[in-house]
Amino acid sequence: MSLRFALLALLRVGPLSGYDLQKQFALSVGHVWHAPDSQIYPELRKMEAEGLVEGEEQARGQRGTRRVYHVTDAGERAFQEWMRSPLEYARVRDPAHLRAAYLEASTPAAAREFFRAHIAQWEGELAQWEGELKRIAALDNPMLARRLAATPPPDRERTVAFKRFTYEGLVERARGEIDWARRGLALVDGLEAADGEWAGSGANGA
Amino acid sequence: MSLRFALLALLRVGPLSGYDLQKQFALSVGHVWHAPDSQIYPELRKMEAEGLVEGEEQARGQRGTRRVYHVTDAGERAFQEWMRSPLEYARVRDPAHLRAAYLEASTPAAAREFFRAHIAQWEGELAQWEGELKRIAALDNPMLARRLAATPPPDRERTVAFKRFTYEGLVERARGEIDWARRGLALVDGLEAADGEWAGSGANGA
DNA sequence: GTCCGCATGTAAGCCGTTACATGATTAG
DNA sequence: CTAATCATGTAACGGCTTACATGCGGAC
Repeated sequence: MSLRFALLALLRVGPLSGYDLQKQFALSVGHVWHAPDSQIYPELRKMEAEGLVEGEEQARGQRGTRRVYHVTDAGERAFQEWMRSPLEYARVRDPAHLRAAYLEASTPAAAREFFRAHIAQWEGELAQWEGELKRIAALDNPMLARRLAATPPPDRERTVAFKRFTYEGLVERARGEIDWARRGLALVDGLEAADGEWAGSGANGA
Repeated sequence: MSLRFALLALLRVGPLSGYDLQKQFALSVGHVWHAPDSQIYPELRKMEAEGLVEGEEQARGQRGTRRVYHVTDAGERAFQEWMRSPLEYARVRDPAHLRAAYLEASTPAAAREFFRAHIAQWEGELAQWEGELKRIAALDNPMLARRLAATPPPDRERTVAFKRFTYEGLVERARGEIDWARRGLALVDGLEAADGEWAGSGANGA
C-alpha cells in the first residue's frame, strides 16, 4: 500500500518515465521500500487509472516509445492525505528473532552461523545506509539534487534534515542488530563452555 | 514461510489442538511472528498433507471433535533443517522511515503527530516484550514451563538463555525506535523555530 | 553486426489480511 | 437458558515474488 506513495514522492519533484523512475527508485526510496520493476510498471498503470498520475507517450527513435508520468492534482492531494493520516504498522514478523528464540534446539555451530549471517546481513544494510548518509551530506544524490533545485532556498534545510534524520535512524537500527548478534556469538561461546554436552544431537522436544 | 516453523517450534514440546496452539501462539511465538487463526488452521492442514505433523481426531462431548496435532519425524527433521539453513531476510519495506524521509512536504503538526504515533506504537511493542522478558525470568509463561518440564535439567539454562536473549534484542530495538522518534519531535521543534515559514501549505513538488 | 542499456511489461503462485460462517460445550 | 469460550474453518482480495517475454536504439 505504501508503494504508490513512494512513487508519488519521487514523481513530485518532476516527471519521469517508468524506466527512469525505476532506476531512481533503487537509488533513493528503494533504500527504505524495496520494489522490483515488475511491480512498479503495473502500479503506475493502476495509479493512472485512478487519476493519481498521468502518463504521456513520447516517441523514442522511429518506433520506440516511452511513457513519462507526472503527478496530477489528485495525486498531490492523495500524497498529502497519506502524510496526514495515521501510518499502518505491519504486525511483527521477524524470522531472525523467531529462530533466535529456539536456538537451543540446534547446534552451537548452527547458532554461530546464524549470528554470523545476521551480522553480514545488517552490515550490508548498514553500508547502504551509511553511503546514502554521506551522499546526502555531500548533496551527491541525483534525486536529492533535483529535489533541492526545485525547492525554494528557505525550505532546503528541512528537506535535507529529514533525509539525514531518516537514514540516521536506519544506521542506528543496523548497528543495534549487529551488536545484538555479536552478543549472540558471545552467548553461544559461554553456553558451550558452561556445558560440554551441547552437542545438539537434535531432538529434545517432547 | 516461517509460520510452519513457528508452529513446529510450539508443537515440538508436545501435542496440541489447533485451538490450543492458536492460543499459545498468541502468548509466545506470536510476539515475534504474528499469525491469525484463519491462517493457522489451514497451515496445519497443509503441514499434515506434507507429513510434518499428524492430527488425531478426538471426541469432545457428544458430537464435538477436536484435532490434536503432534510433530512427526519428518517434521522434526524439517525443523532441524530450517535451523541449519540460511535465513531468508525480507527486503526492507519500512513505511515509517519512508514517510520520515518526506516529512518536509507536510506540516509541523502532521510531522509531530507521526512521531507521536511512532512512539505509541513502539511503546506498545516494548510493553509486550518487556512483559515477556519478566515472564521468562519468572518462568511464568505456560509454554516455557511446559518446555522446561520436557527438557533435561542440564539443557534448561540454554533454553531460557536464548529466550531471554531474543526478547532483550526486541526490547532494545523498540527503545531505539522510541529514541529516534523523540529526536524527531525535537527536530521538528528546531526546524519550526528556525523558519517560521514552514506552514506546510502543501505543494512544493516540481 | 553485436552487445549493452533502454523500455515495458505478463503470468503464476504464495503469503497474508479481513470478514464472514457455524456449531458444540460448559459454567453460571 | 444464556453467554462465554471451545473449536474449526471458508472466501475474496491484495500485495509481492519469481520467472519469463519482447523488442528498439545507440555505441563500438
